[in-house]
Amino acid sequence: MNPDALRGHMDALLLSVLEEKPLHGYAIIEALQERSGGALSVPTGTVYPALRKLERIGHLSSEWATVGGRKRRTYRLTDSGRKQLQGERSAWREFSTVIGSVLRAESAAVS
Amino acid sequence: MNPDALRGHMDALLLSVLEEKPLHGYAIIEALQERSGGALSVPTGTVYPALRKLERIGHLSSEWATVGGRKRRTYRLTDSGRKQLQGERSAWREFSTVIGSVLRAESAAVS
DNA sequence: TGTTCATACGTAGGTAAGCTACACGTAGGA
DNA sequence: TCCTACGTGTAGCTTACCTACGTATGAACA
Repeated sequence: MNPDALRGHMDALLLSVLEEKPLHGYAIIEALQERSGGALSVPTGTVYPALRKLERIGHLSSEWATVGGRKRRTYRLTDSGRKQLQGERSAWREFSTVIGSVLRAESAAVS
Repeated sequence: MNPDALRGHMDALLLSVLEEKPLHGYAIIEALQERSGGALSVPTGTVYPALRKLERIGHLSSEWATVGGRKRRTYRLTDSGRKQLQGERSAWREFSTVIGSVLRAESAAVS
């Protein structure tokens, strides 16, 4: 997977895995990997700054917890984040439709 | 359309509109706009450098022509470009499947 | 004891693709 | 004359993501 392709879709992915339940950063990375069937290996240097940005703009909230002697910062969606996720989803639908229509235009003309 | 979302997909779009027939830069921009139903307004500062890059790496060839007193540089796909387009198409399919599966994971669990 | 791995968070700095804003020029209509 | 459409092109900026690193705990194992 060309990493550049993820540009502009990272927020949607993060919000999406947090929709079901709150998760900490490391678990988010694992969830992305699992949901994508192993295709998405998002490095920590991408995820942690992105989560902080989403918190800063109000789409996520976080709290520290200690589990098994390890400290975790658990993120959860805010109401604003849920709205944002809806927007991201419709933006993705539009985006994939547009790109798909351009890429398939030729084969469509042939068929 | 968030411009960042196009990252990593520009080459695929350009190769795709050139698949049917050779076009010059300005016509490529119009073709993208038309095929996308008006959603894609790619600026010249994106298209011209990208076309030159694709020519430099051998996926396109170009020649100058004068039409109605105006000079145009017309680009056409090379064999290498056609192969690249196939690769870009399958990469797009994989990418959109992966992102789609992550974004729809929640609603899939619900249904 | 120490070494290694999984877990867990974080940042400084680099990369690169696309965009902004411009320059240059022709043709044609108001 | 001015404006718009047509047409190509570049210098420099932005910025989202990545690389490479630092820090730390716990568990397994030799």
